[in-house]
Amino acid sequence: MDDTHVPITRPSLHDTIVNRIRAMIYDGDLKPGDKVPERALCESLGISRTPLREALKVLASEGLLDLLPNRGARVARLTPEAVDEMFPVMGALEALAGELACQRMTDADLFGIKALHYQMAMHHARGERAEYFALNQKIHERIMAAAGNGLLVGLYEGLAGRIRRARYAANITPERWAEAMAEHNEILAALEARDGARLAQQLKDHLKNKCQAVKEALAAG
Amino acid sequence: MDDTHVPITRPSLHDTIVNRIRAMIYDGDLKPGDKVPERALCESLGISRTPLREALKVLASEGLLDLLPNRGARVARLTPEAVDEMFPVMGALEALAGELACQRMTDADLFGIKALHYQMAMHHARGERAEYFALNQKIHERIMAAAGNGLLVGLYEGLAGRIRRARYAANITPERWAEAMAEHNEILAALEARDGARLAQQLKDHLKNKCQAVKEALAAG
DNA sequence: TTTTGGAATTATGCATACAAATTTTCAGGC
DNA sequence: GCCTGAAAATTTGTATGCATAATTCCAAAA
Repeated sequence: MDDTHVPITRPSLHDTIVNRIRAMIYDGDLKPGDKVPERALCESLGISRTPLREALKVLASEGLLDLLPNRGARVARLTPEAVDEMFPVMGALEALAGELACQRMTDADLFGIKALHYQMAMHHARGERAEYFALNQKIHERIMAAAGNGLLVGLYEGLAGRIRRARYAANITPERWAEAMAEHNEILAALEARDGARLAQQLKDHLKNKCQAVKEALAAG
Repeated sequence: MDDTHVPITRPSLHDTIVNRIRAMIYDGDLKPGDKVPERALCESLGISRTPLREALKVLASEGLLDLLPNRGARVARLTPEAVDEMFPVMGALEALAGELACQRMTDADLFGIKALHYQMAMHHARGERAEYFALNQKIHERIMAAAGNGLLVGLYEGLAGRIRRARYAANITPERWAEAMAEHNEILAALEARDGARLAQQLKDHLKNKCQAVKEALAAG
């Protein structure tokens, strides 16, 4: 048999559980510091403890949960120290994505991102914060996707997921918001010019500023 | 109670198993493509299937194993496509580490790396391949460590672990070896000058060349 | 009233048990 | 001889049970 022929795989229960709990954390159903209620989750998901606990181990290895021996799992808190470690890494990953995207993206990719950008600019002009953030995230994801590197996307998503709530929570000031929008204009320009080095630098700077905003939000909230 | 006071934690059985199996894969006790023998491992480790299976799930999420539904776990094969995805990411991570290390490393860090470098140069001169590779790995790890970013180290180790065997297996040609050594001389020079940008670029280039070597080794072996 | 010790309760970690899927074996047909 | 297919054996996925550690609760003492 040829191993390159990957067989059909139904979604496994285990993966489903991992994704469900991940979603609960992203959506805020489980808040940082919360104890993960094993029994309650078993009942609400209609499963036994074994697959649930397997899922908890995986989520812990992703850094989304803390596993305290003999004391269960807690949703990981986002400390300022963790944020300080995460943003430089995300900056490096986004910078790489930018360089690769400049080399590889199709014109369709570029047009798609352009469309999202102008839509985002509109929401900024209207002061629609939630819509702006959603588009913002989508643009970064699209640049990632255009890089055509699945591993890169996976690592980025993992980190982005961990700070997503904090990122939204960041009660952005009008000044910082205008600044971010200006940065995005620069990003789009570099992307259109397919200037990888410039795009990489701008994404890095953009992330650095975002880091500051997230940390201030953490300190405040 | 104050959550910042982290309680004492004995090593949990689960983590122990993860590390043991990881080591078995690194050491080649479990080879790429091998089915992971659940029953046999349970007996040799003296544990039941539950914690073992939890460990397998974690290792799969790290990319070290492939989990085929209803068909068990296999040690992940390193495909050329995976290598093509991994090296740019590792390059970006090493480049970041280089920049951070230039900012943060102590003189003691630098001296330590210098010592390893010259030791490595000696093994190169003597044609001692295994010793050279071991030192080489250590130098890269030291630069990582000097960056002082635990998350970065963790991600790097995860990727480095996945290609470690292939990297050693690379039957390096004398020409490529000399080239690699020259690259390391440049790396050390940039490190001594604490020139982050230059170091980042050199680490990236060095990795790109290594990527080529690993892929050739994969194609050959 | 606050504190302390310990029993009762609960939760966690691991082992075992059972059901469902897969792989293997082997008899029968071509 | 080789292919087909059904039954047996193995393996995997999930549930349950039990021992141990942690938490809670409550009574007694300072």
